[in-house]
Amino acid sequence: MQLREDVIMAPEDPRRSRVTLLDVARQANVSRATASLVIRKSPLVGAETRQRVEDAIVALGYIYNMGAARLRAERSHTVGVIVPNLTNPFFAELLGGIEHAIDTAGMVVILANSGDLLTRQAAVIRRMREHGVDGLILCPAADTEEALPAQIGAWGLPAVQVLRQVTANADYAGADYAAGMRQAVDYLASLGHTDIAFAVHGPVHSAYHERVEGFREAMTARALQEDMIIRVPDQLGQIADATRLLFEQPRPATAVICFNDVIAHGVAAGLYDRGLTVGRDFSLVGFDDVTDAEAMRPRLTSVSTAPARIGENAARMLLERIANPGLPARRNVSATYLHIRQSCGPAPHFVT
Amino acid sequence: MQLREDVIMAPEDPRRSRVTLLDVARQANVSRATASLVIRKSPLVGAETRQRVEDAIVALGYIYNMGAARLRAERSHTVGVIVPNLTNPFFAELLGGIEHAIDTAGMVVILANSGDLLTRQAAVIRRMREHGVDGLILCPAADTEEALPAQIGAWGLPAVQVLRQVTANADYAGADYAAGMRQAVDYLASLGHTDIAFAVHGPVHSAYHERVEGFREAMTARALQEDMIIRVPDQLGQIADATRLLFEQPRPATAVICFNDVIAHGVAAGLYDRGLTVGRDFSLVGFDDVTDAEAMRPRLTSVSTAPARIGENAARMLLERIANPGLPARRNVSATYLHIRQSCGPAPHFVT
DNA sequence: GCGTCGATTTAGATCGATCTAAGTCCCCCG
DNA sequence: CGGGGGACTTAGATCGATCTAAATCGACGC
Repeated sequence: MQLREDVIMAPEDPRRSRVTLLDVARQANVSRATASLVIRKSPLVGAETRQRVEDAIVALGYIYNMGAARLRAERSHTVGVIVPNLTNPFFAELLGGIEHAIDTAGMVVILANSGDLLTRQAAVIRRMREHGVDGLILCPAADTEEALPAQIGAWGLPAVQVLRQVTANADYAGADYAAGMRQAVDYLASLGHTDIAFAVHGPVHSAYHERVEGFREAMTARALQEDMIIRVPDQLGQIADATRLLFEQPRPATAVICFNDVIAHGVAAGLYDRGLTVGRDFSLVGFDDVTDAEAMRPRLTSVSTAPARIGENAARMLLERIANPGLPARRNVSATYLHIRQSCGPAPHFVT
Repeated sequence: MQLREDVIMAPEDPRRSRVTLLDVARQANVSRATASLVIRKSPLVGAETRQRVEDAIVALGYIYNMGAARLRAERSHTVGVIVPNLTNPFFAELLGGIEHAIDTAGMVVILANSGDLLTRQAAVIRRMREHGVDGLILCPAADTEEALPAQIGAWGLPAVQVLRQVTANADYAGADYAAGMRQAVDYLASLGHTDIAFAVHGPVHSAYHERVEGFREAMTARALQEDMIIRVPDQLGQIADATRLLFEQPRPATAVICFNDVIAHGVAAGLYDRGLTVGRDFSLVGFDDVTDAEAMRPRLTSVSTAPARIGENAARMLLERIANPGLPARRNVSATYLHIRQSCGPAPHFVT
């Protein structure tokens, strides 16, 4: 009788009193503890009892209260993700990969944007701590101190660095940028190019250094001039104008490798503006190989880094670290490959 | 004496016993309740006491425990955001706008991807409820039942629809897609075009219908053939090939309006492949005006919808509804404008 | 000197789950 | 027939904040 009343009352006032585990337990004629075990899929509970509880759950429309569980169990089923910027499609793909892996693990992503600013980064990290995330995937803002990961570790918060690394003493998932640069340089050299520029922009961080170093080493290995490194604007709309810098060099470039596909896109526009045909008059290599590369004309040859895969790797590393905090620091540096399309051609006067 | 020991012990074991409000209270020689009031910036507490507590907070490195607060106070300072897809730069910009507005309100975003699938959408909504989000920003998956927002409302969960609407009985933030189509059609008509196609793809939902209807009405208003609506593939890489459909019509098109900039990008590539010059031989209008539009050559004329702004609007609406659940359903439909660049020219044989 | 009032402060109950440690049963073995 | 063990089940304490209702304390008016 009384139970029947409970059932009727529950949906009556949906705002103030939500259905709780105690309601479920009463409905199923078991204790709160048993109901809790059923929810957590413990093998300890009998088949018939389990069924009764599960029926009660759907009958009452019970919704698990993570907040309460977290308080007691110290696990929030929540992962913080901090990126420096959302509008670059590269980060969107990364985020997609992370979200997918985290979701299939039954957890959710709390997202924050550091804007590549140290103060904002500190603020969002604190906020993540307040929300009790189980772990952190962090693409460190430029100029992040090397000690930050250790600091985070001292707080007992598992974390992995993604795309950029500030220290080798913490987990890291990224791509082998230097090897990617080598692939690009070797390819252009095989087409006879000797005056190869590297167009860069954005903040300076480990991924930046790795690419610059990769470029320098690959160039010197072939006894080529390795200092044609050209800064272009951050805004896509303004990159085209900066293309002229490629020709205002002591020895004008005949090919350019771009720091990312955004720059490649802008430079392609700038070359078009000068009446040059990409792939014939000038060679162009991008970096990242995001989906747009396939739709450019001519199609863009680009070093593929597969950001979605990096995101999944980072998420998996984090989950493993959460499960086993004692692990030594690990690195997951995935290989890049050069996706050759149509944006490169032989150097002028070059005969194979 | 004993207090001193507490202070020393607190940092000793960072994992198991975190610093709690009670520790802060003891350190500041006040009660837990007073410390709580200080944290929540209540005006009830005296200036000198407040200072003591604030000092204790920094001295102990205290971190607020949202989870515990949520349990008692029924507010999680958390907002759920559900998008159908992350890789389209359009959604990335939307997400950026949402994140920014939510962040400045001191709350965080929990992100989920529905993949435009009803079953996944249901699953992620449930997960958001489990996490006790204070509100939901939802871009409904295609074929979402009209009753869903009412359902969510019945659960006591404030929600706003974004970009797509399944009912007028719930908050909605979007853009005036039909007006955008009208602007595009009028512009092309003013250049003398009469055979105007509309290239579409993707799932069918309210934003899709609004654009198709807007196209039809604008065309019939000018006594033009309004049924050249052409479906192209979803994958950017495959759109170029489908461009031939524009010419396999009873009366071949001389201009095309694209459902979004992704299609415009692909169609531009397809026109290039046929040896046609965009803006001279054929006219092209995009929709969304994402950042790439400026970098295409020729620059893409596109209907601007400002997704970041829509995201901010949606976030603001949600915050207002959370603050005041009694409000009637509201709509925020922002105006579009035609960003004219270089991808359109006069129709063949057309003399102004 | 006493009651009242405003300004602060506080004890203790409470939110909804999990965890620990201790029961129940029931069966089977010696 | 007593007891040991396996398979379940459960009472009650607990996590760390907030909220309610009440206490404390001068000061002030009468």
